[in-house]
Amino acid sequence: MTVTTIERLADHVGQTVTLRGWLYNRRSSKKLHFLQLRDGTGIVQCIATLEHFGEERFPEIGGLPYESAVTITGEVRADARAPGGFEMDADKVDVVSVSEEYPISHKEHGPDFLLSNRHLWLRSRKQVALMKLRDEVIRTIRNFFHERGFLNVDAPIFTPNACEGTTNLFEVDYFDEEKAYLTQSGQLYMEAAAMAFGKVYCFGPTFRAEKSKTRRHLTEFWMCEPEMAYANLDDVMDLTEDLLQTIVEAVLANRRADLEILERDISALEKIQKPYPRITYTEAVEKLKSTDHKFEWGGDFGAPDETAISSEYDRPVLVHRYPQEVKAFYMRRDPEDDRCALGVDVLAPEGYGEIIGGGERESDLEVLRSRIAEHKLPEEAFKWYLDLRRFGTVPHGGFGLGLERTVCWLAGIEHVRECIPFPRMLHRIYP
RNA sequence: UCCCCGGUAGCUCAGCGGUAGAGUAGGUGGCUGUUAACCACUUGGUCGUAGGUUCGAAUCCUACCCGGGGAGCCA
Repeated sequence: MTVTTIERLADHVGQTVTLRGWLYNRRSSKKLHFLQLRDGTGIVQCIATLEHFGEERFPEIGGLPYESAVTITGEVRADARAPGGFEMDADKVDVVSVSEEYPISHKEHGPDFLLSNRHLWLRSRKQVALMKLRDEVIRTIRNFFHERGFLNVDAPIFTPNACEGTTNLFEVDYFDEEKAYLTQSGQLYMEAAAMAFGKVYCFGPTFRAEKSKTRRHLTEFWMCEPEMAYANLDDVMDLTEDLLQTIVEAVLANRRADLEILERDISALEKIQKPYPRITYTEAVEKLKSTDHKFEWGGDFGAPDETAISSEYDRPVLVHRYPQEVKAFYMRRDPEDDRCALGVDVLAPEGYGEIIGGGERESDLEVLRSRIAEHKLPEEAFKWYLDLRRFGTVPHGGFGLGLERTVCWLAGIEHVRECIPFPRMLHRIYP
């Protein structure tokens, strides 16, 4: 017997095949059961009749609890009445396991309940669609960099002495009397790798012990960080634009059905075309001031500021040349305005805020040393990093893209916690 | 750390001083193809915890715990 999956049913019309999955929903009348089977690739309705199964088996089938594991064999039929266009006339229903009463219904639930049942919540239609979207984004990112000659060079998860303070870092014991920290960013390592391979990227989990309880924060999230040797800020901005455009197009081309399940406003994504607007921080501040927004030059943007700026555009906006005080020590100063750093943040449309942060790095040894001193950082910890400026230093830059925030925006959902299979958040580490 | 909102049936919520409710899930029966199916009946509760006010508290007060949203923070 041919075993297949629900997404491939179109290839089997008129044939008898076996599907293996779980009972998603069922409805019954006197002589018919409508069994909705899900298998991770889709949902299909299977028809079981009293006539075929008989007085004994028919009620058993109709009494199966939701999420019972079943394999169903039958003939595939195209049927306009069925959602998805195909149905199966069940010939055999084999019960692999009878589920206990399933806690998650097709009605609404609260976030606490759903998060505590994340291991089961993942089976729900929207969550399946969201994980497929995430997968699409990840694969597109990897292909994007591969096709452009970037080498995937991953950064370590354990890192030594904290760069600046330890309040935002997760500390772990590292053998005897030594502390290690979970990485916040692979960037410094990518700078080393870029000097070895030219163009590189890392893609992995990062950890931040920030006590943030907002829809944009996770304590563990995935970040993709490309880094390029012989690159300036404009090269970095071009790359962010190309990457985001490629992702948007891939999602529209390959995940339209999932976007529809997520009830995403697809037209908003279709409007996104290069070039994206590029404005300086200073211009952004002027825009804020021209509304009734209170903002002074020199501060970093908060979430409401980012929303105000991005709401003027129907595509991502690149904000560049921030005050150097709000940016990291390794950011190169703007040669034309010493107050500014050559950094860029990309703000997603529709109020989703920052999804990319990056810029051109300081490549001069002495300038970098004085920055480290200004920031009161221990030079000892950066000895290896400073070596990169001793041995063949070149202009270089890159950025970090937050995966969950990007998926959140593309999917048009409320909270990043749904964009990662098992979210880690403040005071929540189960399941 | 701060501000706002909430905690009542497995789940989602109503009730806001006078005997604990609905929808849904579960159970039983019915139904000519249903689409979050529908119809009838039905099981199910230390009203977050501990004190207090009151003749009487799910309801008012205090403290604590837990959750949600936001601020700060997010090189």
